[in-house]
Amino acid sequence: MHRITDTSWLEHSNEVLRGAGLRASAGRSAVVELLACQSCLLTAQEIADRLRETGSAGSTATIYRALETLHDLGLVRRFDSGEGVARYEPVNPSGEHHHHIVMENSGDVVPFEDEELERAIEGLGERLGLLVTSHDIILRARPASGGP
Amino acid sequence: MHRITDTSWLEHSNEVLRGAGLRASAGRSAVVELLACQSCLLTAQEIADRLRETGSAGSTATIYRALETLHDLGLVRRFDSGEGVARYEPVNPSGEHHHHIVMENSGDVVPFEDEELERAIEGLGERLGLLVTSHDIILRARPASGGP
DNA sequence: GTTATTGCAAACAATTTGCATATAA
DNA sequence: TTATATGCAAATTGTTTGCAATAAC
Repeated sequence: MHRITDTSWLEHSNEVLRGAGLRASAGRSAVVELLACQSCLLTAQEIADRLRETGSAGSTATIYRALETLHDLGLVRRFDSGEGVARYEPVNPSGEHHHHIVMENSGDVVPFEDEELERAIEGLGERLGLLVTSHDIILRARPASGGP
Repeated sequence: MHRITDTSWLEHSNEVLRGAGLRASAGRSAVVELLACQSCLLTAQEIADRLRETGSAGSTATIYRALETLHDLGLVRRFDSGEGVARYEPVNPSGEHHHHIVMENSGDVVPFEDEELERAIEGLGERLGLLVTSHDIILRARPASGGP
């Protein structure tokens, strides 16, 4: 099993940010560092809370601005699960990615990977004559009845 | 190629609504009738606009309430594409469904179906030991370079 | 008549923006 | 020094709600 995110994301992101002429400022760096240790979805609110815990808080405006910048640069994925809150997660520079299952009983969001699914999507792009640049898959599920 | 939605949705929905003890009131009926002729995604705002055109407008509150009811009854799918607006579409009672491709150049949303993808998801549920109750797939794509 | 439904306007929550100030380069 | 970043507070946007009036059954 591979790790979903690793330290390379942090370096990669810093490089991309610098390359875009942006500065290593306190507010944005705090967001970047937090995301680097986080493989799966976080809301802006959750990010604010965690940063407050470590005293590296920024204003909500700063957090939203940082996330927008990171998203524009392709460094984070934005994900709307349908409850009116956006969630963010780092984009692994290796291209490896995962998708999400929303557990209906608990509301938990758990990541998963599936080769067959990825292959199906690749084939689909060819069939439709389109260049598929990205994809999101959201499953809603519950523990199988009679399961463990 | 099969039609994605057909008149049976209208009848089915009316039946389900009646069965739930709800009335055939003007506002909700207008929303239901509009959705019945619409196979793919509409925002609440778009629904309001179209209803205004035909004079069958309701207040936005009524439209949202109707959509919420329909969603609770499993008659519509709600779909958050990540721009902060929810989109809705009828759920075909036959169980047949489609997914969406957001065209990056135009912003258009086009529906597609793919058997292999559906099979991959089915297999995935089994592999994970979960009962997958629903799934959404969103592709972002652009016309293939050198394409038709 | 009873109960669901509506409209209005106010309430909300998440996110965005203007602008003066602070800060990295 | 100079452009980028920040904080604050006000503004927006999409959606929800309370409540009195209205319409289905």
